[in-house]
Order: sequence, then C-alpha cells, then structure tokens
Amino acid sequence: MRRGIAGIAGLRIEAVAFPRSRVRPISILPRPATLAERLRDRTVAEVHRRGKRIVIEIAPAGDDGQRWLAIEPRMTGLMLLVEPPTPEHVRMVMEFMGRGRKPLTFWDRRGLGTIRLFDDAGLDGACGPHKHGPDGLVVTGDDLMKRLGASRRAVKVALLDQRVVAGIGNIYAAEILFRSGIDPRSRCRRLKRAQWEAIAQQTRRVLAEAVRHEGSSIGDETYRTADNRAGRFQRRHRVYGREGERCPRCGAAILRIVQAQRATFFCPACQRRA
DNA sequence: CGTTCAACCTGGGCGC
DNA sequence: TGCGCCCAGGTTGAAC
Repeated sequence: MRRGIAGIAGLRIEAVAFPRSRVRPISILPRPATLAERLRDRTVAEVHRRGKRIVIEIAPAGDDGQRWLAIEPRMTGLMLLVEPPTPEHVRMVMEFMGRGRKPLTFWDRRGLGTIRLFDDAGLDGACGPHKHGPDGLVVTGDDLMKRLGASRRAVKVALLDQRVVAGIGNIYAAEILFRSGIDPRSRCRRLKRAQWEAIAQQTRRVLAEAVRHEGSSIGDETYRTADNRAGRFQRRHRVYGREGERCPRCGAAILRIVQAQRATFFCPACQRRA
C-alpha cells in the first residue's frame, strides 16, 4: 500500500475533503474542517509505514509540529490513486497542485479505518515503541523470545499483538505458523529457541513475499493496489481460507478453529503442538 | 496476566 | 424474495 502511493512525495496539497467520515467515536482527528485547513497548501515530504498504518509526512511549515497524517485502513480501507469502487465509501480525498495530478483517495467500505494528524509525540503515542514491537519484516528470534518466552498465551494470538511484532494480521499469522510447522494453539512459554527462530524467519519471509505479490485479495472487496488491481498472494495461501482442503505438505484436512474471536486455519498433522 | 465479549460498520453468502 | 444469521485481512475497553 505504501509503495503504491509513494509517488505523492514532493506534491503540494491543494485541498483535502472528508466526505462521510465519522467523527464520533473518534476516527478522525482533529475535526474534518480543522484537518483540511491544516493540510491545505502543505507539501508531502514522504510516505512512511508504521506497522499497519500509512503515515504521510507533511513538510514542516513553521507553525505547529502537526505533520504526521496517520491512516489506519483496518479491515476494508484502501489508498487509491484511481477512481474508487463506489463514491459513497470515500472517506478522504486529497488533491494536489499541478495539472494531471491524480488525487489520493482513502476508500473504506466498513468505515472502521481512522485518519489522524499528529505531532511527533502524538505519533509516538499512537504507534511508537510502546504500541508497536519490531516490524515483522525485520523481526528476530531473540525479539520474539524476549517478549513471549514467559507468556502463557497461544502463539497465534500473541503474533497478532502489535506490541509484540508490528504488521502481522490474521492471514499472515496462519501462513507463518504453517510454514514454521507449529500448532497455533501452542503456549508461547513452551516454545524453544529454535522454534522462535523459525517463526521469526518465516515472518520475515512471508511478509516480504506478500509485499512482492502485492498483498492478498480475497473476493473482490478486499485489498487492492493503489491502481485498484487485485494482489496475488492469496494464490500462495497454504492454509488461510482453506478449511477442509488438503494440506499441501501432508494431505491431511485443514482445520478451522476460533481463537480470540478470530478464525485460525492450520494443518493438524504437520503443525506440531509445543 | 489472560480470556471473552461487545462495539465500531457494511455487505456478501447461506439456509429456510 | 425476504429474513435472519454467520462471516470478513482490525482494534479497543470493560468485565471476569
């Protein structure tokens, strides 16, 4: 997602609008009118990612230090540089100066996403080290062991905790544990060093591969690229969404269970319980 | 500390 | 066709 819109860096914001964005509970801060006012005529310095958030860095403009626009897409949010699928689910439109500049649209069907403008301290409070562990693309076995070695939680539930490691979602937790050969119900404290190394390695690998394949698009209303194309990583899902199908490794039937109110998919035969 | 539940929302799919 | 239910790549706070 970040890569898809990285090209807006250097552009000057002509206007920002927030149609149909909920203000309460606080999913947009400050109020839309204030936010639009603060962003107008500012320049995009860079587009960053912090865990699952897109963070648009606004070049300093002398006044306040509010220069981090953090967008959290949650379940159905898309960042688009083309016409959105429907006009009624558009939550933000950012227009740029210069002829032929395509506007950036935040489209969010379910409307669970958030849009907030932060100063340095605010950004840190929202997605600093207190809220986010190391990024999944670079996490190490030591990182995981240090944070989870004494935990009684089920490993799959723990991997979804962004304070442990940032960026793993429900699909990727399943795929990471399948490739690590570990049962998602395993209690963290029972895992050995070698298993944490395996999980960390597969986390880096699965996430990097998913990025390379432009994400997972399931059905036609999930993730899309900035130019509204489907990703391809769903074709490589080995267990996610495959309840009842045969495990690609051993042929056993893939199971679906529920952990912490989320679906978990795994192979009961080749994923070992620690 | 860890788990469960409800809430925030919309919409597709299914059984009846 | 309609209705009620379940489900969905996420996060948070309250209750136990």
